[in-house]
Amino acid sequence: MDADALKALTAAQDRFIAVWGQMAGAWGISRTMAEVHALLYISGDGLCTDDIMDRLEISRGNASMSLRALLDWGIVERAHKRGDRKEYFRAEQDVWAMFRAIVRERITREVDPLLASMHEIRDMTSPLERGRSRKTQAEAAGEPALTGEQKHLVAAHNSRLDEMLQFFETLERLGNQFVSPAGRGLQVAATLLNRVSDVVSGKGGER
Amino acid sequence: MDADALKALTAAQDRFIAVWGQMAGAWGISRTMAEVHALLYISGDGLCTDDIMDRLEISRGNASMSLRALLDWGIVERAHKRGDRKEYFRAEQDVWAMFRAIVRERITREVDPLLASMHEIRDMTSPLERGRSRKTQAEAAGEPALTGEQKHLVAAHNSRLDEMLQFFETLERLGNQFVSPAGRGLQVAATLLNRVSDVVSGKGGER
DNA sequence: CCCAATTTTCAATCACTTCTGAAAGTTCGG
DNA sequence: CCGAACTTTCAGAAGTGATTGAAAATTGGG
Repeated sequence: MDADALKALTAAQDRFIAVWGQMAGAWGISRTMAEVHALLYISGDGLCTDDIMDRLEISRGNASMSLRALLDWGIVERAHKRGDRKEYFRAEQDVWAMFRAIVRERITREVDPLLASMHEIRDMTSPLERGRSRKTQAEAAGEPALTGEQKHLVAAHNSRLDEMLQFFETLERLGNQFVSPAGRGLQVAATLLNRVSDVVSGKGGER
Repeated sequence: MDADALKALTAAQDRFIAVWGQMAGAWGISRTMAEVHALLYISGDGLCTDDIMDRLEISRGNASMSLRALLDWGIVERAHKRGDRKEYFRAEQDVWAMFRAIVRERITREVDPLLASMHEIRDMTSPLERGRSRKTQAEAAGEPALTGEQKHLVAAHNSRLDEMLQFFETLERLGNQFVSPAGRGLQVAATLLNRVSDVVSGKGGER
């Protein structure tokens, strides 16, 4: 029956929007922004600001802000309909492309600045590395600048920072690999990994 | 000079704590919790609640809560010192082990529930798939339940859900692979990838 | 070039999360 | 068992970030 089918479809969309909204925190955007994206994704076609306001019961300002942010993230694009002055918006429909965009943004917004800061911090203790500070000429006379204990402290601190630095550099490289045009390779690899696991584990599920 | 070296070390620790605190949002924990973790990590050895309160200038309650949460995440452990009744806390020192723990937690907290919900949502429109709802006996008489247009709508909705479902299933499998004891393989692979990039690009940096 | 439709901005408000500190609870040596 | 040392809890305070709505800016048609 028509009405029932439509109702079921709308209900499913609403649940999807709600679930997606809860995930918002997980990748660092606001709940509303995630809901707007969910609505656009699950609708499939272009919606205008008023459609979104009405469906999600949010203010015009909020809708506008969220849409702009989604455009910035590159997972929603403007789509005009001819004969209509309004702007319509459409979500990226390829899930992998969408996540590539998200990873790209998060690398630039989070990992890059973090790495920069970490390098700065690492440099703060580099001068101490050789066992003495070079601050004063007086010390150059030969008096040991740091005790053995202190040297050890500094060395341990630096190696902890280095380990972490290396981790994030690996992470960034991996991320860029995934994001790059060549990154589709990773998608294929991941999908394959999926298949292989299926075969190995007997196709059904765990174990 | 002793005092200078100590001051530089402490300053570096403070900056590290601040930077780490800013990252808190990125993986869904509170700023203080991240700072406590940063302090424990960068200190290297065990600290007691009062050490943490004093250094970070937070209340006893806050310190207690944050420590408990970090214990739950499995990236900080209790460490007693003999002859002392106080509890000391030490952060996981292996960066890869630490991130494995974080990924493990985030999969159970975020991806698993998400997948469960998505399957439920998918099931909401499955009955419509064959082109008619089975709700009423009357319809079984032969009258077409859905128009072609509606069938197409439902089909499109379902295939969008399926695509996303498949993505998250791949993601979860990848995550579990990383987290599992065998997951060290991935660590090695990633590190190797790092090396290879270095060699290919001429060891220094970009390009 | 002007007007009306539409979008964007932003200060005030609201909702939610985190933090505090004192009180209650727990644990251990004696 | 008692009491001191230490930890946890929790109700309210403080702080942070999201949301509104109306005013300002922009845009395109006539």
